[in-house]
Amino acid sequence: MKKGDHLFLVDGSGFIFRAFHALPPLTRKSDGLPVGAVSGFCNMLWKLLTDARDTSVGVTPTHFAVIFDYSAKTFRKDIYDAYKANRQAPPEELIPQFGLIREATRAFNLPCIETEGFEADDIIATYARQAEAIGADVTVVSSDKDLMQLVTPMVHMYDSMKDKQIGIPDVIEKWGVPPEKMIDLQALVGDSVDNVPGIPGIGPKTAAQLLEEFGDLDTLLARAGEIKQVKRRENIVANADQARLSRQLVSLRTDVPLDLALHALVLEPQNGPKLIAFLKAMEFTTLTRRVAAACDCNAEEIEPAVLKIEWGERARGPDLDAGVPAKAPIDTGEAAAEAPASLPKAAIAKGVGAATPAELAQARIEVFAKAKLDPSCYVTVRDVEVLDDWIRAAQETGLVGFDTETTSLDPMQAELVGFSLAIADNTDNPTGLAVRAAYVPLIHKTGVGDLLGGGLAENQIPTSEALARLKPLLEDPSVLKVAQNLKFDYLVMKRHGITVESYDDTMLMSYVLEAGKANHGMDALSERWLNHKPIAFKDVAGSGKSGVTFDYVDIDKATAYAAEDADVTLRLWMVLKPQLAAMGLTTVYERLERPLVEVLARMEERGITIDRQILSRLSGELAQKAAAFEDEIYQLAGEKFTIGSPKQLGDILFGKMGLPGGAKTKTGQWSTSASVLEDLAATGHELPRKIVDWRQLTKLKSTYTDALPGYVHPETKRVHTCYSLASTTTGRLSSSEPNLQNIPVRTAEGRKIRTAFISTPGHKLVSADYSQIELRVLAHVADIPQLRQAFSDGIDIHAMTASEMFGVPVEGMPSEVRRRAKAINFGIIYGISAFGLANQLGIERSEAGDYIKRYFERFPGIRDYMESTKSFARENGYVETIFGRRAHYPEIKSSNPSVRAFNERASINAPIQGSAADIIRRAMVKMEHALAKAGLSARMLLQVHDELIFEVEDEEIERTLPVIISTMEQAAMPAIAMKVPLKVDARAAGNWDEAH
DNA sequence: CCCCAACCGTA
DNA sequence: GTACGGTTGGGGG
Repeated sequence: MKKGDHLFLVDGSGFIFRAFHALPPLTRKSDGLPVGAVSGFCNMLWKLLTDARDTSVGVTPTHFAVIFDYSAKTFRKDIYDAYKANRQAPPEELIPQFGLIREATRAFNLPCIETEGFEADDIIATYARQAEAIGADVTVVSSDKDLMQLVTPMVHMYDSMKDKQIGIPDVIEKWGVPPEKMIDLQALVGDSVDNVPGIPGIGPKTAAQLLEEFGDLDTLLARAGEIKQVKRRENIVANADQARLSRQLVSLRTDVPLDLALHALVLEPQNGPKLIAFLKAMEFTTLTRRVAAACDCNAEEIEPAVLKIEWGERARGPDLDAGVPAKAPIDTGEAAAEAPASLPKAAIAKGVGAATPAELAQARIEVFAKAKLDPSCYVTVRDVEVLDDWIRAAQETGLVGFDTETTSLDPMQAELVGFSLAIADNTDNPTGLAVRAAYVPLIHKTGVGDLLGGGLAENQIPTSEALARLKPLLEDPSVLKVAQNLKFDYLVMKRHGITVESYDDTMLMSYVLEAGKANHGMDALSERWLNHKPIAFKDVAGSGKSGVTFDYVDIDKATAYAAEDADVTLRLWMVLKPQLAAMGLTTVYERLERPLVEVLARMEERGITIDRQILSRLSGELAQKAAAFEDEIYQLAGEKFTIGSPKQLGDILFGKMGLPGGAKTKTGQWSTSASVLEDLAATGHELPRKIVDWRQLTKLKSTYTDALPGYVHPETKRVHTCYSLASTTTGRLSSSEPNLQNIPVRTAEGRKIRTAFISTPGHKLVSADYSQIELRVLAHVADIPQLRQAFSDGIDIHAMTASEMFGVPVEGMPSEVRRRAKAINFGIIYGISAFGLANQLGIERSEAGDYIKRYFERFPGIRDYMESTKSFARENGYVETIFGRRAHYPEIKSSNPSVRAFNERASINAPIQGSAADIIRRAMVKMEHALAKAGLSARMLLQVHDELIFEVEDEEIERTLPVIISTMEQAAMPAIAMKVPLKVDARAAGNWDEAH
């Protein structure tokens, strides 16, 4: 083990206890063996591992062990005979399960650890301290208070049931004392379960208060006479020895002799067949299926393991006997799962046998690049009977390509014109591959361009009837719907009362596989993977002035176009899906992409209310102010001109008036950017300042106050933005029509626009934003001790940076010093260059270079991170977020130095920006469930990169804020245990400006 | 009618 | 220095 590794220590006994009590008491397998606890244990372990392991980045976890209690006889019994004396023997049906659970642990390919004479907690403590000393991070999977004394900046606990990480602040919040005082607190309070005496009459609150006052237990006992409360004083004086004994009992030993050294706990890859063999023997069908899917194993080909433990055979649990774990080897069934030596390509493409995922993916690529599309398999469906045939076929296959045709690209406005279905009859046979597709026209019109036209074309199924047939198919969880950019179709169908369930989205699959490398539009994907150029929309519906909406397209032409789209989508799915598995990107797709489809669809559907009166008043004010500036500008320029034309403005400023030009644009024009004009203004010229101010006013007016009201939906009266899931390289979302991710906030004038975003009556808007999330991610990925410490302590991070760099104390620091450090911190995230930093700070490039040098001297880990990221990008052509999302930079090796440098900066930025994006994506996916579970009705409306905006009923606000905050702060767990805490601030108000 | 450059709003 | 989307002006078809 080395610095930066991450050790997971699972409190196995705690897991058993929870699994046993969380599940129906008497779950038995067919021969009567009780296995409820084993089942719960396996499910919990599987969840923990799949959440944590598949991230492929190696941040979390590198080492893993499950720790068990060995027996009731421990050193504590020698110290205090009554220790755990009132503990009852475990329930009878739990007894045979102890051994099975150890078997389960080994089937999961994990070390299973217990040591005679010690409790699991002592072993955990010993490993944790050893790992910490090396500089590795530790996550103790348990919520037991007895383990909280172990928490440090390097050691966290994780409550897997509540999906919550426990760090120093959480311990303080729960117990009122920091982790290092937990021992003293427990010594005072005692523990009735373990029969630790403590001091009578002292509970957690009193104990925390006393420790706060006296510092520690010894001081308290020595100065007990000073305590004012008589009864309390007497109790403490009388029971001082008992408290000291209790302290001995609750102190965890960190010197347990260990059979397995730390390095032996390294996390091995999952052995699918071995685990499946065990699970089949236990008859856990659901989990078997899940594991088989995740490991790409065919469970049917794996024989159940032969268990050597049967009901009654092992009559004593570890608390009663010597705790000898069952040694019986498990028949892993590995032989059965081995792939045949070689398979013909065709057979592999069929998915026959156990070809590797990579082979399957490659075979699919080759097959589909050659397979021709066959338009003769496309039909128009004009009656219900035929539609029913198609739906039945889809139900039988369990897989259907789906696409809607509408009158608009805006899903909130779009009218459903028709839909298409594609069915693959012979999916996996490359020679007999056959996809057929149907277009179901619903409201196509006749007589394009005809004054009398617009009547419904004949022989179309009425929309309501067709949708009544379609609904059960789309809502059937056992039929996978495959679409391209499903969010659109999902919303269109939702507006017709249909909620699509079980789906895949080929656009998102492509995005996960090739973000930064390719365009994820259907036409491009089709050309890339199918060697087929689909019919262009404009060849069917025209474009521009001669363009028509799809309902005016001739039904035959519409069928050719729409059926092809469904066909292409289904084929793309067959090509892309296996690639996800082959590249190890299934988890990214399934956790960070696919679930967001419906989350975002709901947010878009909800929309947000804007107050048009406020905006129109603002527009008036802005127009007046701008007009005043225009007069002054013409006066100063000596003529009228188009102020908004950079070309004309340049001629005035740098030609006519002869001002010194600054930067040039890439076309060779003098730049008139704000920074150039600011510089000119600083040298005493009046005009440039007025231009800057005029630009600000006209920008606010044209982009916001004038434009936003045009986006108010005629029926909902709200504004419905459209989020794009697949348009950034880093994993961020983007928002458009309107873009609600760039509503002004920096200037007072701009903020007025935010006051127009309001809540509905009886509600408030809640804005919750991550504080410094990108710097925290940087502290995590680059593992910088000072940054981690500062974030753990809640210190002002820019001031800390300044203090480290310039040796200035944080107290009374000049704001300019802090400003510079802040610019450097941002610069680091952006892949700093001396040029850029100099620009930002308005200093010489050499001085900026000195700052950077000094920064790297103070934080050498940052330089290491940047260098290793660059070389990773050069070697692989992509970089990864902490959750394994990839961002590709194909030009990173460009021979053009500026192109190369740009790609290097972008690849330094992408893991930081992208990890933060992944975190908030996770928060969004978890949020709806978290709110529902708490019985809250808050509705998530908007996302602005590090901020979520909700609409919350007035009476629920107090209860809602903690749920939102906790869900966001814990969003990385359990996949990644962040080395720095995430912090979220949230406020409620009647409008967005005040809530932010 | 379409596209690009310049500029500027956000994180 | 990163990542976006929208508006305007202006050139070319």
